[in-house]
Amino acid sequence: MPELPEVEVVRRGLAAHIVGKKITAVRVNHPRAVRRHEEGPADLTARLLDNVVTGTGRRGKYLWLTLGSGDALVVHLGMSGQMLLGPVTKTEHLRVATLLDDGTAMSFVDQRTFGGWMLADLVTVDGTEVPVPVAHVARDPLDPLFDDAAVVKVLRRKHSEIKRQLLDQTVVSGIGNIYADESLWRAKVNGARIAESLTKPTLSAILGHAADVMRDALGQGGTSFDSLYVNVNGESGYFDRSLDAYGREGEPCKRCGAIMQRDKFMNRSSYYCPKCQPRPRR
DNA sequence: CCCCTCTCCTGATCGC
DNA sequence: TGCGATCAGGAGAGGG
Repeated sequence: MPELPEVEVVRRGLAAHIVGKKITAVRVNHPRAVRRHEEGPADLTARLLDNVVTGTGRRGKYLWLTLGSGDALVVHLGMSGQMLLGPVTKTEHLRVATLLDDGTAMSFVDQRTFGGWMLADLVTVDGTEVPVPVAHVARDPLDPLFDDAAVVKVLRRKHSEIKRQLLDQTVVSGIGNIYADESLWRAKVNGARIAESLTKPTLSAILGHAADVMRDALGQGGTSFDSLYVNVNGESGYFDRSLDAYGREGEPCKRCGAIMQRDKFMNRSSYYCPKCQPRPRR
């Protein structure tokens, strides 16, 4: 399940291999993969053709390629999206196929079809150029211009569970269910606590842990559980071997030994230590 | 405005 | 063996 570190791994792979290359062929196999491109598959195909990739960008879980035309090809991996370079052997979930002028195939493979491609204009927001569909997304904790104090200030006004806020991409981006649980475990805070009830140092610590855990994951090539996430070469990450909270229901807390629990909230699983991260009274 | 729930999708897995 | 139910969850639409 691609969150910031996994998306960044993909961006780096693309930056290393396709910048400067021209797109010489495009085929959309599944219209749902380009549903967010309002002008339709034919328009996307036509505008990608003969375009040169000039650079790459990322904010949170959004990734994009800048093109010679001035457009950005915005890619969201959703739950199971992959950007693959090279021959695709399993074509079952091949949604968009392109060819570059050096003969490399660049493919978008996505089993659950939550992800997709779209073309968009770039716009400058707060001094940083991002594609229009990304303009509403907050800076992520690995952004050099991430403003910890400003995000803490926002969180201090939220009458809402802290985990919900960590998952809200307009508050802080890049964090998904896995890294939210890891950050909260490191900070010893239960995700059901109300954000505004937490102190500034605690909120700042949670954000700091989010940055740390995502940097750690990035160093190991991202997290993967079921091979749905792979980098541009089709290799899985290794960070799942060092998760402290996510998926550890019934196992001992690595800090205190208490048995880790799983709760349902927001229709999602939350893994936490009942001793280190006690649930708030209702 | 703020907050929350629902919905989209496919495949693995589970219980009967 | 088969089949329906459940689960995984990012993010936007829409409701209260």
